[in-house]
Amino acid sequence: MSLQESSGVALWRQVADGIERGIADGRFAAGEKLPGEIEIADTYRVNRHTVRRALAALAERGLVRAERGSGTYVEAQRLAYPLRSRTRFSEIVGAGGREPRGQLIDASEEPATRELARELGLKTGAPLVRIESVRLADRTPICVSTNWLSADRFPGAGAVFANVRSMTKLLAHYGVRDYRRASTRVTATIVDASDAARLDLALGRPVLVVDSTDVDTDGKPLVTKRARFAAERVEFLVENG
Amino acid sequence: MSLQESSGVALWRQVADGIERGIADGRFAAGEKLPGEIEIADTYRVNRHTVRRALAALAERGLVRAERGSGTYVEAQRLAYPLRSRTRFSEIVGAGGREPRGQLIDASEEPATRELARELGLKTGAPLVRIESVRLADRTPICVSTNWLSADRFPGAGAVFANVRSMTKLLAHYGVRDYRRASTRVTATIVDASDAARLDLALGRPVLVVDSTDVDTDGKPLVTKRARFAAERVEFLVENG
DNA sequence: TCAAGTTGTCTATTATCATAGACAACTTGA
DNA sequence: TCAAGTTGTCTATGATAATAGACAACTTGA
Repeated sequence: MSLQESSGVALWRQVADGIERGIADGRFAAGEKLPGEIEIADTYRVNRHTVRRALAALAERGLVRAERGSGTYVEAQRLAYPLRSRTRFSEIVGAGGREPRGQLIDASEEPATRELARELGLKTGAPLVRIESVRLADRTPICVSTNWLSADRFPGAGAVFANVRSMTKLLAHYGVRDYRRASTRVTATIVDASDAARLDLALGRPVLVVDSTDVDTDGKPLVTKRARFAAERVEFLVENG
Repeated sequence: MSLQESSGVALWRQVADGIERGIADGRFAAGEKLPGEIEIADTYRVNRHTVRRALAALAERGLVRAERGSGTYVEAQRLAYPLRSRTRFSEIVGAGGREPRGQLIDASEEPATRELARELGLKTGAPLVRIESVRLADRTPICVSTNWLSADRFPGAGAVFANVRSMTKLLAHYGVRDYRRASTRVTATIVDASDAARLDLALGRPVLVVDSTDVDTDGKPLVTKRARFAAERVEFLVENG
């Protein structure tokens, strides 16, 4: 590690570039703990404060994340999440070489609000099953999702989901062989307390809010949902043209 | 010209890099005058002193040369000077698209020292012709050279050189159809006052000192010489392998 | 000879860079 | 529960970077 002084490039920048190179070429794997600040300072022969400046620059760009008392970690690469008409969480995560998981948080029945009824083609007040779930890639929570289905069409959906842990499999259980995404709206907001806990996300961090409705091959609404994605863990890919 | 502040790269460095790019891609031709410091400061939107810092860095590396009261000029590219067994100044300079010139400074007779005699295969004290010459590419002095030849074998060499201004032609005048470089030694030192004047070189600047002996096709020594090259105007290319 | 334009040098001020040390706050594993 | 190790924060000091203005020294062309 030979740094050049008075070359017009600040030492902290040279250190930051060095660490970034290490991340890029895999010497520091995603999720892995970096050497301690003192050790980095040692190897580059600079002051610990200079290393902190370098790490702060990398953290600003989301490449690393410091955890007080524990260490500084290489941020997992963002999950590339294509927004297509055929959107399957398990397929997207699996395509990235990671293991998809789903988990039931809560299931209950409630009457349809006017908006939910319109989305699902039902009457206001019609009985709905509400399923709250969290979805993970490997061990990292990606999003929490609130799903509404007709309780008449999908009786006992909550219990089924608890077993199959996948919306695709749940629908298949009720004879739905294929479905597609009918509409998608994306906004963003600050995470609320309960989602923060479920996503293992710090308070004040942004989440991407995706409202969508899936329909069967005849265009008949099956499920409408609101998913909240940890913004720092995904990037949505929108097909252009 | 958009420079980034607090990016860890000093402004003067960004300006210097920009100018160097301009030289590299030909926007500023060799020998050409750069825009004035105030104008450069204007286009990069920095202080004139910052520009001066950038130009100083470039001058340090020999890329530009400032002339007080006149301007700052792009230094002529260094002359690529291959060190081969067949070394002809005029051919090397001509290959670079520049016009070679030679000029006699002084010619005199003197007895051979022990070292000169050994190099030329003569006895110590044998009469030698000493020819001092300067060689230029276009109007730029490249090197001054002191040449020693046997006065017996090459009588009146000084007068001949004054006319032909080329060692190759001088030897041809005495019936030498071909010759080659037998040995070459390269060292470096600081220019002395008389060479500085002849090379139009500032005092304290380095010169490359090349000691060499040319021999005819039979290996018989013809001329031994010590040439001093303005280090900032040439780069020697050594054939490897 | 002179005016305009150029580089060189000086002083001064403010912000950033880099180092140094001390201690707080926190996590981890024994 | 505790010790060791980690990141976070504070103060302090000197060097470098960048800005600003003024004027000297010099070149060039009219």
